[in-house]
Amino acid sequence: MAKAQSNTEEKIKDAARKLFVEKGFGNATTRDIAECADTNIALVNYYFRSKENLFQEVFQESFAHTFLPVARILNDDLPLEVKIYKFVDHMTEMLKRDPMMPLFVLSEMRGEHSQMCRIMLESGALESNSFQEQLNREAAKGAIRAADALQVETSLMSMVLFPFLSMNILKMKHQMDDEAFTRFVDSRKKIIPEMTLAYLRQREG
Amino acid sequence: MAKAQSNTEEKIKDAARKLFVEKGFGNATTRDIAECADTNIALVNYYFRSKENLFQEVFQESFAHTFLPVARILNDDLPLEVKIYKFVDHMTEMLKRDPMMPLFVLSEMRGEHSQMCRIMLESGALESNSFQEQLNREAAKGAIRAADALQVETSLMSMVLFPFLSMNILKMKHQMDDEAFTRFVDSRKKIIPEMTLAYLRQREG
DNA sequence: ATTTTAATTAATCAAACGTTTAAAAATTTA
DNA sequence: TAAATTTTTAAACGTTTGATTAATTAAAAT
Repeated sequence: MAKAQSNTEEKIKDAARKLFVEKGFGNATTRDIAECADTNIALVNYYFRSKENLFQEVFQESFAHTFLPVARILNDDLPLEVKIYKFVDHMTEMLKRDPMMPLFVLSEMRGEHSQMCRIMLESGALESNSFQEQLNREAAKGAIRAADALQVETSLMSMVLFPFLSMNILKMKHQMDDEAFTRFVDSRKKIIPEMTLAYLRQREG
Repeated sequence: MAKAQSNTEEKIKDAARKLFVEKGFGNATTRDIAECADTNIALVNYYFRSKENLFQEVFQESFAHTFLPVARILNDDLPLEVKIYKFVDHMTEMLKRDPMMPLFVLSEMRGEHSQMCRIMLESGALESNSFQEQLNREAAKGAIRAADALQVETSLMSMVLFPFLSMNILKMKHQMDDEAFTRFVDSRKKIIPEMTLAYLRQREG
């Protein structure tokens, strides 16, 4: 970090990232962002042509650097059990650092922000289906039942992401502080793989 | 339904429900709602004192009538296996009728809309922990492992709700039309209970 | 029939929004 | 140092927002 490019552009990006994730695109105003970045609104449109443009630059970067690398673990070349534990662990740790990100992404997916969808698809376009192939191999060996990779992926994603999506409700309803919530999601690092593997290893009904 | 109270007030409520869920509170304007209800903006503030007020009335009603009754199934007096299948089935069917509702609820949970949190808590305040007691009884019998009800509830909720939360991404990434998405969530009616029960019936590691 | 109340309309309000301008200050280049 | 370029500032732009007004029509009550 010798570069120390702590210029206004980066400060605006940081403020935008924070406020977009916190309040959503529509509710975070240019004036909010400028004030949070300790500058004025004209500079926001000087460095980025528009609020829309700023949003896309910030999001594309953030998404590509945090979520995608973890999501790709399911296509890594690892033994099934190791892979599932690693996926849940890495995803959980990533989310602990950026807990509001999933809700932000899904929220902005509604309506006219289809360019955001485009970004997500382009990022993950060159995706292989090696996870399905792995499940097929294991099933052929008799190690697990036959299973649809998309269903397994969805279940894993669900169980890891959802507690963060519903964090506010969860903490409020069960009087959790930040520490208790962390304990809750940490203990899921064991439960989620166990649940997934128990299903896969079970004979089909 | 003999009442046929198809007055302006109800038309506004319907329009508001539709637009709030579709675009969120901040992006659905009073003019949108008025136009969609085939009236003018003054009547929106005539029947409801403000947009904020309209939002709360509509949401409280919608939430209490659709989500809560299904969520309470986990505290019904039913055998464990029957209960889990019933919960997943009813929740899925409810969501198929109102697929954007979960994302709407979670989105509005961010930031200053804390009154929404209050509504949710008041609605589910008188909740028993009979599900935990049931799990304890089953564990004492040796039928299942010891399990934290909150973790099981969270996993069930996760796996049912998340596909709807991420519906747009899911459909886009895997080129699903509405029919394919319905097939996808329908087949989860079997997978989710199987996964949950496989975990519960597994000896602890 | 007349009064009173409820419902509806068109027009307008101030505030906040994203964006732009034109001029000043700071920095880089020659 | 002088010229050219980049960065920053304060002020304003035209729209859109939620909300309100005052006048008009419809309905209910007496």
